[in-house]
Amino acid sequence: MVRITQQDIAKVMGVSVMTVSNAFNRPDQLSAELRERVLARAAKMGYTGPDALARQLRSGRTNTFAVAFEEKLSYAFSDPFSVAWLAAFSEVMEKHRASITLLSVPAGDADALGAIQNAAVDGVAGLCGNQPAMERARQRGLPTVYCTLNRRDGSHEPGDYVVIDDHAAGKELALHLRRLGHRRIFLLAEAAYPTQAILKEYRPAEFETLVDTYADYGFADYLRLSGMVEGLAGLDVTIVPAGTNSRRAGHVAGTLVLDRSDRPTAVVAMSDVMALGFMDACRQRGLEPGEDISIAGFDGLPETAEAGLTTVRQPVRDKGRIAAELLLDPTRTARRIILPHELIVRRSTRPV
Amino acid sequence: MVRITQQDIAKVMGVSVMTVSNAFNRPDQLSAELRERVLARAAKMGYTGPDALARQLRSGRTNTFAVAFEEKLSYAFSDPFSVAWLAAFSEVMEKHRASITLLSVPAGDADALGAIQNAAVDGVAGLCGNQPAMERARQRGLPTVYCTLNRRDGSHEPGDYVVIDDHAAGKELALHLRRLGHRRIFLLAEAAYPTQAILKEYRPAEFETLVDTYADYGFADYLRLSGMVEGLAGLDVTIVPAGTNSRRAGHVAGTLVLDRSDRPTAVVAMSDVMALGFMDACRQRGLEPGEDISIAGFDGLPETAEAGLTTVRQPVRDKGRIAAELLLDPTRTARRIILPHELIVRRSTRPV
DNA sequence: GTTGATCTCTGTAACGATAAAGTTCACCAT
DNA sequence: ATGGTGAACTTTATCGTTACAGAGATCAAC
Repeated sequence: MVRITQQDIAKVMGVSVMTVSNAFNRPDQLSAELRERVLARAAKMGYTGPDALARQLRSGRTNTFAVAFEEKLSYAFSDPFSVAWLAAFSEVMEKHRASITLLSVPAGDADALGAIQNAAVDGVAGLCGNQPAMERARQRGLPTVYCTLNRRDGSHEPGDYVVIDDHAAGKELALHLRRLGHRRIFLLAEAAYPTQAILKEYRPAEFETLVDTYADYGFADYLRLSGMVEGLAGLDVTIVPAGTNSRRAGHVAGTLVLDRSDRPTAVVAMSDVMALGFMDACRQRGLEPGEDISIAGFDGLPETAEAGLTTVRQPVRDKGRIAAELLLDPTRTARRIILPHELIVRRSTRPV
Repeated sequence: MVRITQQDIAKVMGVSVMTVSNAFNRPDQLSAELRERVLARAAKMGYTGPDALARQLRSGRTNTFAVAFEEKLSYAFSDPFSVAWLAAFSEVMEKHRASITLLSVPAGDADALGAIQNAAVDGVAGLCGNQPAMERARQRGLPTVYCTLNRRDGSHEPGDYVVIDDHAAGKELALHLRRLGHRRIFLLAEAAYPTQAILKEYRPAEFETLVDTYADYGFADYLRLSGMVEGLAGLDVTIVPAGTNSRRAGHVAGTLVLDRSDRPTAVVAMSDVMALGFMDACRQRGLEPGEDISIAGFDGLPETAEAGLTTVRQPVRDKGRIAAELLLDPTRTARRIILPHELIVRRSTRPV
């Protein structure tokens, strides 16, 4: 297949390449009559317009932005939180006629960093903050925005961000349960690991060990979790790494937590999705969330309202929208943003 | 901000640019010792690797594939059918280390075709077949695959495809209702229109008028619908363009259809999503789907099982997977594929 | 009639990289 | 001594476009 270029058209018409280029991009640079002729001839020759790659190389801009995920892309489409974020992000991008490239950069897969290296984009947004991917993008000189902070010490990465104060939010939720009189509490952590879930249990004192153990496989929400641990200090707390963030993982965790004799009086999941899965497991056993056991989630998904799940609402859509705006507008001054969160108490958490 | 190039490194080290390039891409072309030195120097100078754009221009390949949607991108993430397709598509792409660019090319928005023109991709997949976008991509010489055919006459577009026989499937579903004894039937069509839904009603004889009226705004599933009309020939059939494909649209349609005195005995929606919305409206009125009115959908989403909705299952994931495979492997021979569908009868459709 | 401004169009040089062919030169067999 | 071989680099020529700096031509103004 032969490719037609501006040069071909120029040669055939006996004009300069520049004239052809101008016919497409800068109508004021040549007479209307010639422009018409060039366009007509181009169309006849099967030329559909300037090549995207060449133009991009020349201008240095692609008008495309990458979204980096730590998980498989199919996860990005199945997790409600992720979907809501993407929808808001894409709406802004769409309005600016910019396009979106999805990149999957699994934690620990150094090879996948090549995807970041080879992405022809003007900037990178990440739902997660501590990705080596973000770091790589920054090294390339690309603007970055991340939407969740996962550094253990709570200090921020370089680059822009739109986050909530996860530590404070986690603590708030914890204090709510404490006030309700709960003394034996399970925390379901999101932790991706290669093998099937063993659901080993950890004590708050082992927090650091836990984090170290799972760090390589992707351990989300340190801050959220550490906030909770802090808020529940002195109580009988058990942390369970429950697998990848999903309804299924919550359900599995429910299976193991609910059938034990020393069942906790309250369970907090690091995400609504897991909490909902846990509630499924409750109902399967004829246990009523709120009455027989208190359950709380995190994120504030719309479906938690119907389910009556206590949760912390975070402004997902704002996160997505602002992330896009930051990438599109490099001149904007406020670039490191902490959004408000809100504890929403519903019927799934009650006094012991 | 200064950009470091291979040339800079070459100059500083006193070697040729080619050597630097080879250090990154073809280790066998230079001594290990020199390669080490080049890479070390490059790292020290803050060079993170060959520029994606330049490489792509030279090689002519981007290893990125576009997915074109007729709707806003946020729709792509919210519609379950679309999400399932995307998940399957992305899994294959991911496995081949290819990335995905999402393009929104609303019907009628000629301006948006620029997105297709300017996309730096190696191929384009579309969930919908009659998009001018696909045509434009083909003009550019890009391989295309579409996953739904919407031509009125059922003839295929140029380019590859992975579809089901929508006409036959629609007819099959229609015959099912006919066998159950339904004589007064409403069909809910997916039709995007700019203004708020009026829900004007059309008779089968007006089918062509209907299609013409909505063609500019995006009218999906001609074939599915025409198959149904054919299967219900001679009965009391009414077609209602119910708005964009969504649960909400189905609900609105339910509101208008259910409250009339001459309520139909059966309703078929062009998609499960709309059918589910319609069922919501039924339950709101204390009507039990299957008992008080029969309802059928189309697509075979997992959630229809729980809802007991009669539907036609189409292999969404296969569509996505094969579309990706076709784009990735140009040598594959079977490139115009019609997948099987399956009528699934559930409790939402019963004899009159 | 000179100056200058305006309008059209052209030539050249990047943008940053790589494919392909060319150049050394050491090494080895004949 | 001759020629062949391979390793290790370098040169040259693009990839398709656009920025930039002119070059003629035309026309108005003084």
